[in-house]
Amino acid sequence: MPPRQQRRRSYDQYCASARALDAVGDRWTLLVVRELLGGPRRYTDLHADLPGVSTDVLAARLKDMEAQGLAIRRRLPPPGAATVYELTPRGVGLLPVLTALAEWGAPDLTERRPTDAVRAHWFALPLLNRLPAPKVPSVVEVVLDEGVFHLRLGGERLGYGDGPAEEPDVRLVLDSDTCRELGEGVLGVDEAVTAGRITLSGEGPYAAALRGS
Amino acid sequence: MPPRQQRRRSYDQYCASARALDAVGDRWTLLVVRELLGGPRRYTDLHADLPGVSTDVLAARLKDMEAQGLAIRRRLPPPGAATVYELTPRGVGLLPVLTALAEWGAPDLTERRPTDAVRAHWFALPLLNRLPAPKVPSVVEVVLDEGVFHLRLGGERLGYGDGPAEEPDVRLVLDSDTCRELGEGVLGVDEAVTAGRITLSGEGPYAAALRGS
DNA sequence: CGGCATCCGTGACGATACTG
DNA sequence: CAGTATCGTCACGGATGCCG
Repeated sequence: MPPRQQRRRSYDQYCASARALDAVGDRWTLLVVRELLGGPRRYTDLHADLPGVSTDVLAARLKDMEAQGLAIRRRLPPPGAATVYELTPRGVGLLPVLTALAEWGAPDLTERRPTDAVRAHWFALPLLNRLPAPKVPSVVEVVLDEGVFHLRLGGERLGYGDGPAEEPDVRLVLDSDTCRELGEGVLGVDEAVTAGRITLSGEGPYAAALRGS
Repeated sequence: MPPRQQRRRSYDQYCASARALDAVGDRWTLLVVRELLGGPRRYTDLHADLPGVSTDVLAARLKDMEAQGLAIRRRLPPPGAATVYELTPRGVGLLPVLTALAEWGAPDLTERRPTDAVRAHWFALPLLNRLPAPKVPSVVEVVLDEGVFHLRLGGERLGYGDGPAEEPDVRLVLDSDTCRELGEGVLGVDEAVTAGRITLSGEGPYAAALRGS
């Protein structure tokens, strides 16, 4: 039979929000975007950090996102030849959508269910709009028990990445509960530092700003 | 058989965005929120403004939203006794999510497909972050060929409503294409006024601000 | 008449197995 | 490693019927 390219189900509404949901409203799509916002990823790593998604659905979503110009498939040069998926600028433009979702969903994190999976970089999104803006672009490395991630603040490449930063201006060592309260906005960085819930290291101006105010 | 309350499918991730998508990630849910952001609505009106949704899915979504504290079912006092659905503060908190989605999806509106349904108040969301903030809370009534809606700007009850406003400070008469360009941000209000693409009426300070700048 | 519940066909989803 | 193949289940869309 011909591989009849079944037209994706659309809301068929002349409305900006409906158009956006046509593109990213499918199950798992925005969570794939959340993963790729942390940098290029291989298929297997995506599958590992999205527990519950089946292999065929993940493949289908990546294909859809590629067809819509949200992500590209790129083959890394040897050595370490592997294919990675990376967001296009259009895909990166979804960052405000995910931060808005994260801000709204943050109160639901008070309940931590035993079935919940956890990854360190999932804490990055709520922090992006809660940390004070630095005067110069700064990189913050965040160390949790669950892993390490980093934030890029104040520059034009606002965003986050999985794993340690190359040259962090500030390093924060804290537990995930403190990190959650920071992301929820019920706790300030300075409060957490003076309360001894954050071990802050770094000598630059942004480190001083986080300590001071 | 027992009415085994099937547990809603969850991502089971300790992540704020995933929690938000657990609540509002189902098909149609955010579009129901978009409708209710315009004010309380009856079931039949919701069904009419969400072409394509089946009756049982709409009923199920409303039930879910009620169970999750996003909306309430309220019976209007006679005369005109009818049951309406209305967002709770928690539900209204989704406004930033929908504006972010609308802003991202606005470029896709350049293509107007013949199968697309249109409602006037669907143009409200992109306008909310594009119109300049007034110095005092102001109400803008927008008149399109497709219908009328109004915007509440500058106050604490930022939002929009379907139908005409009670006491608008400004009235804008324009066509939907101009409205789309305003929402996309490629056209300013003052430009559109001087180009004769908007008929602006109103004598208050915000009307002057829209004309002037 | 508004507010659903029921039935049915189709497609999307989730789990597992398997392959280049 | 990076998917494809297969299959059972469930959610969705459309139509119709019920009931206050």
